[in-house]
Amino acid sequence: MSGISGSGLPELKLYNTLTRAKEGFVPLDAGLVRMYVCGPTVYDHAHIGNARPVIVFDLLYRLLRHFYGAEHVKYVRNITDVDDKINARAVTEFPGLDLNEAISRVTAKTEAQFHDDLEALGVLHPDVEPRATEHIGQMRELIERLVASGNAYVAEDHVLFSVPSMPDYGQLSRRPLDDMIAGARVDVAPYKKDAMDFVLWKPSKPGEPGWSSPAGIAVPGRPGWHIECSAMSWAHLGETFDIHGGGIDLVFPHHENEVAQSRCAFHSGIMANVWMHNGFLQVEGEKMSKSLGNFITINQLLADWPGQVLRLNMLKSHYRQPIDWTVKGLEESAKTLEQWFDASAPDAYPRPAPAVLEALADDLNTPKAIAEMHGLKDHAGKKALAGTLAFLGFEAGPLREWTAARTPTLDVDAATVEARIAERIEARRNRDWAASDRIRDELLALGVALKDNKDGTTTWEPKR
RNA sequence: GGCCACGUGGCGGAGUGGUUACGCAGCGGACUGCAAAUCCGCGUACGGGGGUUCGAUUCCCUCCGUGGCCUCCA
Repeated sequence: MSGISGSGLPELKLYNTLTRAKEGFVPLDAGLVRMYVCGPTVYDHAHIGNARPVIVFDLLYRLLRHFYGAEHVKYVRNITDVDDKINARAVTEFPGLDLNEAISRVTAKTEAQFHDDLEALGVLHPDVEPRATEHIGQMRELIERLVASGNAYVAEDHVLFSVPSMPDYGQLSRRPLDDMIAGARVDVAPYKKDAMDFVLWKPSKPGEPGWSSPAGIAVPGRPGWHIECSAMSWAHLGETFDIHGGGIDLVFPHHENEVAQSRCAFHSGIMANVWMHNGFLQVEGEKMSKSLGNFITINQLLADWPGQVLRLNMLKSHYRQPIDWTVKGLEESAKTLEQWFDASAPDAYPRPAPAVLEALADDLNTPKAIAEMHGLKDHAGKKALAGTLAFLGFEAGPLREWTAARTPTLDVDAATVEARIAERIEARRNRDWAASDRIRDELLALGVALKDNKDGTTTWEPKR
């Protein structure tokens, strides 16, 4: 195919939100491809919508490792463990405790749950999983730089980013400043010089988590929402890096503001070369929301489905497309996985099928990749199918266990079934079809499905 | 209101300026005493209306519908 380069690998193309175009991927340094993805704010169980970026960028991570070598890729996915929502949660969940103690319990518990969820989903651990609270020093440093360069100012113990100080603010979300100011519908805090200015640092109330403040502010404070990602990506990937990912909802304001902070702090024209955003998820045709009662956590789904099935179900749609999360879709995904595992043959040297790699290299075209996998079910493709399943993070074990557990327990023991099968074989030998069919029907009523094989034997399995 | 996506056969879901992926379901056939399982085959779709073009599902305009963002939601 024309897409295959001299290395034997297809050209990797990724859609870049910054340019609104699919582009050939060229790393800043092929010796170390660097990717940052916005991880969760740990205040509550992750919901199925949170699982989408984690799975999508896990796939990209696997692909990058395949292309550049595992030791030449650095993937950073953060944990945001300082946030107003965490504080609010801590108060309601542990009302008797000291706030800071309550907060650490909330974050520790939520983070552990998140990790359990991801393991079930077959998601690889990123190379670094930094926490916001461990990077307060870098946040202060960034803020000091922004104040020094005139991109930020102090007001009433807050530090605010001055949006008008950055002439080309808004490139990522393509929102000209004029439009935003005209459409602003938010209450503007009185200490803001401009309605669009956003908080880099804010004072802590008594009892709240607080750190010594930058920019000469006397009272303790805590970071605003966006600064933590600028600090953590800087600390672990440098001033500029290759790929920055997250959900489409983060384009504005979160990523736009990250770009503003990092570019102004480093006097740089670019923060990350490629910005990738996954589409939203709906549940049974409706927007997922707590008020509609269709808010589903990963944890809840894992009670009924193996993580493997959730993973495939997520990848059935292209990552930039909206996805409608349905039980019907999950059933179909489970069936597909079972077919694949049934058809695959272990290989001593597992590797993904070239056609699958080519599909994935084209901006992670997972539906195309899945179609290619269906074509591997015949004899010639069985080993490639096994290699592809492994590459994509699918394991047979959990699915098999789930299938077995899902099969209703039978009221009859194997010996009885075998005896009745023997009885039926005898009846068939005598061409007594009435007796044969009666035995088959009786066993079926007990949940036992018979199969008459070509070689004359009869085998059975629990009815699905 | 502003900005931005999306709308493909019964369902899910790619893709393409002209030879119409793939899966599920359905139907037909093979196999079977009959079934089941399996295998083989079949279904000619691109929201409405204009336009560009020899030709549009694919490009442009418009309308309708769904969804997202517009300061802390992936």
